[in-house]
Amino acid sequence: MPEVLSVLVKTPLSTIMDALGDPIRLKIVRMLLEKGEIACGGFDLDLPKSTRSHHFKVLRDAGIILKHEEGTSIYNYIDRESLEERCPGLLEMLTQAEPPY
Amino acid sequence: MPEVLSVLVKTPLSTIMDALGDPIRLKIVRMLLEKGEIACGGFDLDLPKSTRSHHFKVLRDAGIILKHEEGTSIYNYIDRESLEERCPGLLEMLTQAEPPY
DNA sequence: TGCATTGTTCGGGAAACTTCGAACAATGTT
DNA sequence: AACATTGTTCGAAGTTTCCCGAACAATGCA
Repeated sequence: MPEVLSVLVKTPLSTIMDALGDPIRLKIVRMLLEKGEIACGGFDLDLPKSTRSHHFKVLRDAGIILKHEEGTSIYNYIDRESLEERCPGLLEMLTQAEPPY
Repeated sequence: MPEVLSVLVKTPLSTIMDALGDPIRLKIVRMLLEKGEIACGGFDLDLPKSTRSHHFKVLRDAGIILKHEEGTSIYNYIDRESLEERCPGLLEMLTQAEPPY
């Protein structure tokens, strides 16, 4: 393992940016910003559920979304409070960014 | 080539986020934000110049930085104007984000 | 004309990411 | 109990990224 890598490791912020660097995950986040809560399957993404689940996990591990089981359904939603504390202005930036996203 | 990928391709915004998803590039951007212009070699990054050049290219291709040759030196600086237009609030967010970055 | 400096490009090998089907829980429904 | 639904996990394959040394411009200086 090269010594250089020990100098710069993944940080919370770079992890967040990395998670948002994928077009699919970025679309998921934007859908959540628009519609509030969405069940994992409630996306019009033509992807197998294993792929979807993977992307949701990346977003969860980055601290961007949380999930919330209510009865029979599992909803995903954006952890606005935590995000606003760690990256003030990020969510507002995402909603204001120019298309195409 | 899977059909699915034709639905969601890289977008300008996801490209920007992806570029900032690397700890090294994020550090470069933060240094530029603090110090204004910096020559490619003027970073205290313990990396060979080929690696450094690679990261600068990624940042340039994402439209985050520009370079500016002045006499013998080549300076890099952040394209604030263009960034502010495409991602309003991004630079402010980066400066306000909580450490560790 | 050499020589140093600075940055890019190329080629490879290693590591990480993305994607998918299949198998596996967990829950609700009939 | 049998089945459907929803989401996770696993393993494998393909792609991409990252990193580095080496070779290659381009410029300035001795």
